[in-house]
This record gives sequence, C-alpha cells and structure tokens, in this order.
Amino acid sequence: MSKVGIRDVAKLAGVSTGTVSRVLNDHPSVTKDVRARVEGIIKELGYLPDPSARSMRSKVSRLIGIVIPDLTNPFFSELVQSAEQAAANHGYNIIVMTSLDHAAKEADRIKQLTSRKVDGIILVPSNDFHTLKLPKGLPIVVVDRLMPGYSGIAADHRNGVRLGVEHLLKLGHRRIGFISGPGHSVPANDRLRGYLDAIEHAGEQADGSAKMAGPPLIAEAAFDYESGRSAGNYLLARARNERPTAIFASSDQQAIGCMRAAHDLGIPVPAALSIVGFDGIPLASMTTPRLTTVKQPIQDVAAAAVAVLLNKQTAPELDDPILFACEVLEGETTAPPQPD
Amino acid sequence: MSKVGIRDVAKLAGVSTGTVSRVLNDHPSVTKDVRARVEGIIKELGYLPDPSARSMRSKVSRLIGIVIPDLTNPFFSELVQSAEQAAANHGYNIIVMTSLDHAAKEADRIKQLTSRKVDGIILVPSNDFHTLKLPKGLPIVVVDRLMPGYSGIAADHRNGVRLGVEHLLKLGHRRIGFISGPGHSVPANDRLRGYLDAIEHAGEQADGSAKMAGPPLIAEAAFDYESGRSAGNYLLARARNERPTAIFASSDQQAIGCMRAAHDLGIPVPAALSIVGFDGIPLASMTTPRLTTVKQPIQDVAAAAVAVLLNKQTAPELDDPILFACEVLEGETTAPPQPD
DNA sequence: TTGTAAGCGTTATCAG
DNA sequence: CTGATAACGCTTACAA
Repeated sequence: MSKVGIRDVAKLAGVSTGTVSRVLNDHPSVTKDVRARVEGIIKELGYLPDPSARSMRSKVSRLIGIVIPDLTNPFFSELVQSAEQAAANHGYNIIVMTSLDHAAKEADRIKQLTSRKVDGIILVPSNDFHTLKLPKGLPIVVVDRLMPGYSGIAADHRNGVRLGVEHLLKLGHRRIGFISGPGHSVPANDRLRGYLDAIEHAGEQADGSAKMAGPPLIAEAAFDYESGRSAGNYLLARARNERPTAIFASSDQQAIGCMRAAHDLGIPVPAALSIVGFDGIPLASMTTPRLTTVKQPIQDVAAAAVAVLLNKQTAPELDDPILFACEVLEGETTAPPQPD
Repeated sequence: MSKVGIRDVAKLAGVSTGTVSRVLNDHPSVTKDVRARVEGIIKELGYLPDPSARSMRSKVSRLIGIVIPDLTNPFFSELVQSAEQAAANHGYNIIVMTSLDHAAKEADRIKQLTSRKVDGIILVPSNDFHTLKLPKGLPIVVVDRLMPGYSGIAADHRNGVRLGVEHLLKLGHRRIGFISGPGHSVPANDRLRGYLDAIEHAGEQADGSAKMAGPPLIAEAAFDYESGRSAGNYLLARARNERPTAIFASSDQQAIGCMRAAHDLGIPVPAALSIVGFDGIPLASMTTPRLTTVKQPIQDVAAAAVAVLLNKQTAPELDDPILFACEVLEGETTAPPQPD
C-alpha cells in the first residue's frame, strides 16, 4: 500500500493517465460517465495528486505568498487570517513571511517566494521600502500601504478618518486634536488628509456653527502605544480652555496610549475628553471605557487581494487602487464636550 | 535571459549536472576548487534551484505547515511569527492555516498539508480535537495544547501559574480567586493544578502564616475577555470581607475582562484587588494599570518545535513533553492586600 | 473524446 | 571525485 499515483488510478479506471489528468484539472472535454468513474476510483484509492510534480509541469503552485511587516500587529494578523480563508476556498494555500519592517529582510523574503514559484504575492511594504524593486512577471498586489506605481488594495483611510472626525464634530467638538502616523507612511498621510478634509469642510459651513476654534492641533507619532501616549501628553499639556476636547488617533494603539495619558493627567474620558481610534482591532472593545473607533474592512481587503491574484477579479489599475469603505464603531470614549 | 537551470550552470562551469547538484546540496565529495568554481557561476548567473523539481525527486519540500485555532489570538500570532523566523533561518518556509477551533476544518487543513508534502506540521489542536487522528508517517509536533499520545512542546503552565500565585501569597494575600479555563482544555487544567499546588503548599507552611482563608474560589470560564469579565463579576459579588483580595486569571484576556468587572463594581485595582494574568501578550503592558502577568516563553517553544521537525533536536518522548519555564512579569495590578 | 509520449528541472544510482 | 543517465509524477501537445 505505498504511494498511489495517477497511473494506478488510470489502470483501475480503464483509461489513460491523460484522461485522469484531465479529470483532475476539470478539463471540459471529458464525458460525464468517464469522469464519474475516474472520480470514483480516485476516492476509492484515496489518491492525492503530488503538488510538486504538478507544479513542475504546469508552472502553477497553488501557493500564494504574503509578506507583512509584523504578524504581532493585530491588524496584519487579521489580514493574514482573512487571506488564508479566502485562499483556502479556492484550493490555495498561504506562505506567510514577516519582514519585521526591515527592507533587506523583505527583499530576501520576496526573493524566496519568487523562487518558490508562488502564483502571486500579497505585500504590505515595510516602511523603508522605497529602495526595493519588485520582480516583474510575478503578480504582486500591494495592500494597505499603497505604493505609487503598483496596483493596490486598501481601506479608504482618508474618508474613514473623515467620518470619524465628523462624528466628533456632530457631537459638538470644536477643538479636535489629531495624532498622525509617521510622516513618511502613505496611509498615515491619507489619514491626515482625512482629518484636514473634515476640519476644512467644517470651516466652510455657511452659518459658521461648526467653525473650528484655533489652529489645528496635530502631533506626529509612530503607530504604537507608547508613541500615542506621549503624543497624547503633548496635546493635553496646556490650559483647559486651550487643549482639545477631543482627539482622533491614527491607530487604535495610539488611541489606547492616549487614553492612558489622559488617565495619568487626571482627565476623565469621555467626560472631559473624547477619543476616537482607527483600525477596529479586537482590542478596541476591550478597553475601559470601550474605544470608539473607525473600523477598516480587513476581510474585504484580504478577499479582494486574493481574488485579484487568482484572476477572479480584474486587477486595479496602477495608481488607481481599489478602496473599501470604513465604518465608525461607536464605543464609550466619545461624548459631547463640556463647556469651557 | 529566460530561466537558467542546472544544466546552464554545469555547461559554463565545465562540469556535469550531477556535480552542480552535489554542490547545491553540500555533498561532501566535491573538491574545494570545483565547488568554488561552480558556486561562482551560480552567483554569476543568478541561478535559483526550482523547489518543485527538487522536491519531486528528493521528497523534501522545505516547507513546514502550522495549524492553529485562531491567528487573531495574539498568543498564536506570536507563535507563528517566531516559527517563521526560526524556519527561515534553516531555509524553510511556513504554510499557515487556521482551524477556527473547528475540528472538521482542522482535519481538512491537515489533509491539505499532507498532500502538499510538507516536511512536518506544527499543530495547536482545536478544542474539540479528540475525534481526530493524525496521519502517521508525517512528523507532527503538538504545541501548547498537549495531547496524550503525541509528542509535544509547551510552556510549563502548571509551574508558571504556581509562580504567579506564589507572587500573590508573598504579597500577603490569603483569599486568592482563580479564573480557570474551559474544563476540557488540557492547558486549562494544567493551570488549575498550578493554582492548587500553590494553595496547597501554602497551607502546609509550618507556622501557618500562609494559611489560606476559606475554601478555594474558583470560577470556570472561556479564555476570552467577556468570559473573564463575567467570571470576575461572579467572584467579586460578595461581601467585602469574603471576596478575594486577589484574582489569578488563566489568560491575559480574562484578566483584562476581570479588571473591567472590578472597575464596574467600583473596586480599585490594585488597592482593593490584585490581578495577575497569564500569557504575557503585548496587550498586557498596554492596560491601565499595566497588568502583572506570567509570561510564556513563546519564542523558545516555537524554536524548539521547528528544531524538532528539522531533526536538529531529538523529539520529545510521547507523553513526556518538552516544557519551558514561565516567568512573572510584574506590572501595576498587584499590591499587598488591604486589611479587612 | 481519448490515448500516446515527450518532457518539466532535479536528484540519485551507477560506473569510471 | 565526477560523469552519464534513469527516474520522480504529472501535464500537454499531437495523434487517433
């Protein structure tokens, strides 16, 4: 009872190996009954095609690679999980690799995937990525951190942030601080523009009712918890009637760091300070109070990326990415502002 | 400039394909200078071996599969990330799959990996796993949720919990509650035994100074946030001089849920209640106050699992798992108890 | 529609 | 130590 091959199946089914192969690959030109008989034998023998042999001949590996900066980041782990589910639905499997945000490692990983003959790569570029050029001829879809010149898929960060800030405006806030992401990051800048969109649009209201008070309050920071905390400290370190009554953070982790900062300064949330995050990671609903946040449609993004690689969906044009809408998830960190 | 193969290298180096192959595989019987020349040509041509062809002949895929219940769980994502790094160091790559704690899906995934001809599987069994039998002949190492009858690697949960509870005992706590994991889970029971070890041992102290007050306070719960919260509510819903002054939770997520419960009940942490979690996920240091927790050595576990699969390390005997020691990470949720 | 047979790019078995 | 050469298990023209 050693390894059963395609010839065993062929012999037992009374057909040729070619026919069995055709059955395996859903080739249209096989009669119904022959197909049925062959499939019967396949099941009976518990035959499993050898992927190596298959891929050697056909140049198709049914493998797709995914390279992300850091699997520890809940946003990326959800992305990978979603991609895995989507790929599995099509008979594909996922090879994960993490670049740890290190361009050299990233380049190495991409090369590995190339030589593995994966059918496509989903890439979330590391932050110092620009130096790298991607191999041509292998379908690559850039996700989340879009890069000019490559077809990409992402959430609509800009509009998502705008929705979040408008949520604060609607509550009556007029001094809204913003914790931005690192300046060189594409999504960080998109998010910043969303904030500016909202502020600007508010300033244009005819009756001036939504006019923003004072200059924009922006603090640049990395996306992580500690950076959010110090950015929060920075924004809140001024007289009560000058400091923001609400802060929009570019990531949930920043927002949580900011909550910590407020807590340390004795500023109650949301009574004296509203906070909104961005991402919608599970953690957001586990804070006290629960964080209000703008949720990215990660599953949609992942599914679309897989679909594009499998040619189930036309790839986005270069420099014209596919964007998916975000959604405000109301928690307990937002409330109307107190009078000064 | 199409695909360069082993024969191109052979021709240019003036040797046979066999020799090139031997160079590629570090076969000892190749003279230094021949090897050098071949390696030179390889670099020059940028030749990359084709993994499919390689694996077809050699039956080695340099691929290892990892099946976990849920990548969204930070514990598992760190496990995967560590395994990926370890594997990459040996020229191996990782195929990830998530079972979503669903036995049928898990069985399917394992079958997929088998037919992929991976060289080994790292498995964290789903919770309703018992029904499944693993394919023989393919090296499988069970991680974290050990199963009798399979060789496994894990953190020493039992002793880790004991350390954590003893930390509370040393602070002076005598009514220590315990939120356990689901009753059918192996690690949950290990953790429970660790708690009982500590309590029991404390009761044996000669001078009786550490004698526990009252019966053990144990609440069973799932490992997640919400369950931790309701378990916390349950344990704390009694008169002040009867309720625990400290709670040990079997997971960080439970612990954080428990913090929330305490907060909602108006019980200050750590002033009136100390809390210790288990796992040491990044999230633990992002709470307010920072959670004291018992950290699992995930990286060690992952590296060992990979090493075993690559035969770099002898596999653990069945029913005699390799265990790695945990460590108490002191945060801000633990303090001496208040007098009643 | 189905059978036949030629490879795909390596590794492994022999000789030499 | 090295060179031929036969597999490895399958896909895919090309014929029938």
